[in-house]
Amino acid sequence: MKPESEEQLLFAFFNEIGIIAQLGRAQFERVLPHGLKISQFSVLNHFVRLERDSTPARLARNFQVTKGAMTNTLGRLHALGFVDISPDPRDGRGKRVRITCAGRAAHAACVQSITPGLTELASTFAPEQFRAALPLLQSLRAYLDGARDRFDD
Amino acid sequence: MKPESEEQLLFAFFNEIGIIAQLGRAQFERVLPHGLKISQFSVLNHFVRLERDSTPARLARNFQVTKGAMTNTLGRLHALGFVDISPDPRDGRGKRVRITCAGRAAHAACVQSITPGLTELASTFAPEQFRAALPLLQSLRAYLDGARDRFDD
DNA sequence: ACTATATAGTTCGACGTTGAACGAACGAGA
DNA sequence: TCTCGTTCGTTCAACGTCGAACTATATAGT
Repeated sequence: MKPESEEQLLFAFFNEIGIIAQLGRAQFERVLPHGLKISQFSVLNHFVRLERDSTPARLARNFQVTKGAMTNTLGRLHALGFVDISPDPRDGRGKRVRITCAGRAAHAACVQSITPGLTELASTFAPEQFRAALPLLQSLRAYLDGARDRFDD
Repeated sequence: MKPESEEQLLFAFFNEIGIIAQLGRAQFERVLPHGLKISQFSVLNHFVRLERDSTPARLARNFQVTKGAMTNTLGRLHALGFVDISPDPRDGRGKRVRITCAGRAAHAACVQSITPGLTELASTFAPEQFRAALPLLQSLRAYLDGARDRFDD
């Protein structure tokens, strides 16, 4: 079942991308604690990887999501006590967002819960395959993103 | 090698997959005529590629969406006059779905509208890259799909 | 100082999807 | 024939996201 034309190849490629995104998301969220969604875990993960606070607008840009979606995500994380939100003392419009201790604990629990699936994945597929495919995905993402400035993250 | 970087590798991989799916979907739907969504175009595309009618349940399995989602998709396509839905004479529960002439025309218009973006993509990235990455994506999809039977499509 | 433009964050309605519940109809077995 | 389990298609609430409108604040140009 090899695609004949380039158009079919590209269509098949994006088709797989879309379905993998959907299935992967569902599988992730099935095991995440606290009913967390990927978008929410991603924000926690962001804070744990880069040890610094951020702002809703900057996070929205980081995750390529509208500001409205980030308002929603941060609101839920805040309701769970996983992030701390305070007005920016230097910018009357802005807010500062930072992770809490409970947020770190939740992130650790998330990592615990997704590790089995990830290791099974890594034992089923040679990780080199993922590593080999990653550059294409990254440049494709950058291309689709319209060559937008992306110096933060 | 190190388990920690493997985890990060997999996470980065799925992260790119998710964002590409989101950006690609948005880019597709921005140019599709009739306000069609990818899910709807996919159904039209399915009918044009395979010259035969189908049923809502079978389509839902083909595209790995719930039956409820397919009810919605087919309802919109039917409202636009792009598919024809009739009760299955041999199965009192089922329905037969088939594409209409207007549906074929709409599909052709869709192809016309997305071709420029696809050719630009094919000129920016070597198609061999996509071809090389496709097997991993396909087997990954099959893996995430839980080794479900998939003999139709 | 004034104006114009840009940015921060929120809110709202619309949309597609999920997951679950449901009634209807099929199919196999006793 | 009657039952049991399965499948078909629909409906519904919940959820996340988008896009657009909106207020408030910042910033640059004149």
